[in-house]
Amino acid sequence: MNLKQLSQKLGLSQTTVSRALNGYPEVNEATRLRVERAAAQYHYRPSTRAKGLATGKALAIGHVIPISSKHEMVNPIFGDFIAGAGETYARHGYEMILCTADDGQEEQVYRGLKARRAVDGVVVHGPRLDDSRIRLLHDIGLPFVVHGRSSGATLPYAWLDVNNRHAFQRATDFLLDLGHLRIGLINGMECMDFAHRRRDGYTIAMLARGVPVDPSIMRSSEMTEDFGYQSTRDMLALGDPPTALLCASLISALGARRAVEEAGLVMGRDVSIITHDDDLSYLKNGGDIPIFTATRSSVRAAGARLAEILLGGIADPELLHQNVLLEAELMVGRSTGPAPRKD
Amino acid sequence: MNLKQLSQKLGLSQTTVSRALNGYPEVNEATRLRVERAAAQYHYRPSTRAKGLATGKALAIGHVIPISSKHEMVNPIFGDFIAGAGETYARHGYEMILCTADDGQEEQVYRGLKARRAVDGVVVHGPRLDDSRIRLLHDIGLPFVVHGRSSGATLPYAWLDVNNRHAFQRATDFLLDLGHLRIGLINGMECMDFAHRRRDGYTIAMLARGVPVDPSIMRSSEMTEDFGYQSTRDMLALGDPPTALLCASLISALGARRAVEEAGLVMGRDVSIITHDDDLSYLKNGGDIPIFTATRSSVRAAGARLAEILLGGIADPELLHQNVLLEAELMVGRSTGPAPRKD
DNA sequence: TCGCTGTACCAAAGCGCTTTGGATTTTGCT
DNA sequence: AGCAAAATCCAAAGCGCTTTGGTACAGCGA
Repeated sequence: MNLKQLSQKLGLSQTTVSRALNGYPEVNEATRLRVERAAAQYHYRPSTRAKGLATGKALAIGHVIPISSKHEMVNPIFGDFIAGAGETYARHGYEMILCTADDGQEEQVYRGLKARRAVDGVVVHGPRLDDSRIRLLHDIGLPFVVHGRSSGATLPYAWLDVNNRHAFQRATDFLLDLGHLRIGLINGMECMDFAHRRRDGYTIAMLARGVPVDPSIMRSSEMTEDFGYQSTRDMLALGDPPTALLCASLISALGARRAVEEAGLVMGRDVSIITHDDDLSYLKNGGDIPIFTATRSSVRAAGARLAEILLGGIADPELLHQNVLLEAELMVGRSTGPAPRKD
Repeated sequence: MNLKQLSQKLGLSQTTVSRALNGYPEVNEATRLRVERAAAQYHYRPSTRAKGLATGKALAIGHVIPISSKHEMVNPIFGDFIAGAGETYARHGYEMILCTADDGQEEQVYRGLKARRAVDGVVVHGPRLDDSRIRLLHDIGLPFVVHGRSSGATLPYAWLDVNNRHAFQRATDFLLDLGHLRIGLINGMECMDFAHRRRDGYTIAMLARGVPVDPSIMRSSEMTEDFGYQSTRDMLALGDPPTALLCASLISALGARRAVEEAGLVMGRDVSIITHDDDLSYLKNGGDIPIFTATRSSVRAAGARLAEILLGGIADPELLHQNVLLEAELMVGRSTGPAPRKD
């Protein structure tokens, strides 16, 4: 069923039917009702492509997921983020379109999206310290919002981020308050902006108390379970092992816990662990009482919020310079306790 | 830059330029080259929307991710699956469009996709034992391929699945061969088809050896870390605890291991664990030697393969009845060993 | 009565592409 | 040279919608 057929069935012009459905004022209320009834009855919905062609809008938002062919990791937060954003898009009549981009092809993908006029805007995932995509998107004129930030950016741009620095600073303070002095950091890859900020927070807190920052207990890589495990095992084998660990992800925290327990130590007593928790649906940090003490911020909520900003910014470009900084909660769980006494 | 502008710049008709770019034979090779050069130079790419309108195809594939508002879990394999499929779509000039669907709205979402002519086909994720989507999609005439199967379906349909029954049968046999008799099952939700089949495989293997199947050591729920932990803890507290566990997911296996270790037992010696491993990029089962003995099947590869089938089936509907059954590998890791002797 | 203002509707153009149905030129052969 | 066939190219229609620029008619005051 298309507009033409529907309007014929109603004995009205396409114009009137179109206007009736799009809420224009110059159509009789009774007529509008009749049209809406018929549309529902025949399951009529305007073709997105035709509508897009006619209006010059794509009615779609693009998400480009970077897939490094080197370390084929797909960001595990992606599903939850999408879930949050998807509902918002649907409510506003937008589609969400996904593209994958290998290393080095990213520019191609964004340019393609623009050239094919496939999207009205994009979400930038996983921003790096100095991310070329910001300049690129700015240059080709594709509206975008960054999930995270890029410290090296010189242009103003819209972003939504968790206050990673503050979160890790608080977490570090929390551990310092408990008397820990040797605090290990199991971070994400430091080319990623969020990881860099988390390290900053950690460093700031340590230095503020005059506690030395020791590179031998700071690791950074992709946040896998195995990385958490290996890093922790290595650090525990040091002459002066950490009594507390700060993990950038619940997944690597699981690995860290494994290494702790394998070493015959008790988490929360011998070794304290604080992790960042993205509140992923498939990786809950325990039930009522969290297993891990954690800095928590829902990625799903971030997705929903970011989608609103992007859609708003497409409707009114003035709004496309918004910056939203979300504070993470510091949830106390069972993985932290006072620093063990030196006997 | 659009077709009209490009053809004017070249002094050719739109027809010729269009044909040149789409590889039609009735255009001079020299002309084609000239056109391709110009297209590249001006970053010309045909508008997906216009092309779709003109050809009557959507040039897009839909993925509907079910998000139950009851248990808000987003399937953790989703990211990897998408990554596999995405590359295939891109290669064939298709977009991937994602929709989220709450419980009970699924039918609406699929109908909407069809009515808006937004996609040429869809991938059905997470099929349940008797999944109404198969009949629905059949009725509304939207081509689809199911990732998994639906045992209750009466209509023929295209699917790609892992041989879950066989995989779990083999895994169970492997444990039985090692002398285990009390084998616990930590399954996914049994309304999901895959979970049902895995239980079948387990049951078949057990009964084939005359080993009784004991419901008290069989759990099923969403495959979270915590569920693996709780289930294992409970089972280990039984009078006659299992000496081996079969987990449906690496995530719940991590929880199972935690419970095992917390109980002061050694995985691979006191309690053996086999898990299914979807080979997720962010959840590697160790390095060269897997941590867990596992039935492994790459979800990402499945995504790529399924996408090929769907695209092929859209081009030629005859092909849309293909069924692909992938066998999982049984990878021996360090989590299994002979059943402990009863002293 | 006439003209004027709304109200309610419509025909047709246009979005950027593909494709149909020619038109024109070149080539191959006698 | 002469002619059919093949090789190239093109104008215009059409995909399903929105939107521009109307028309027709009722109601109103003068």
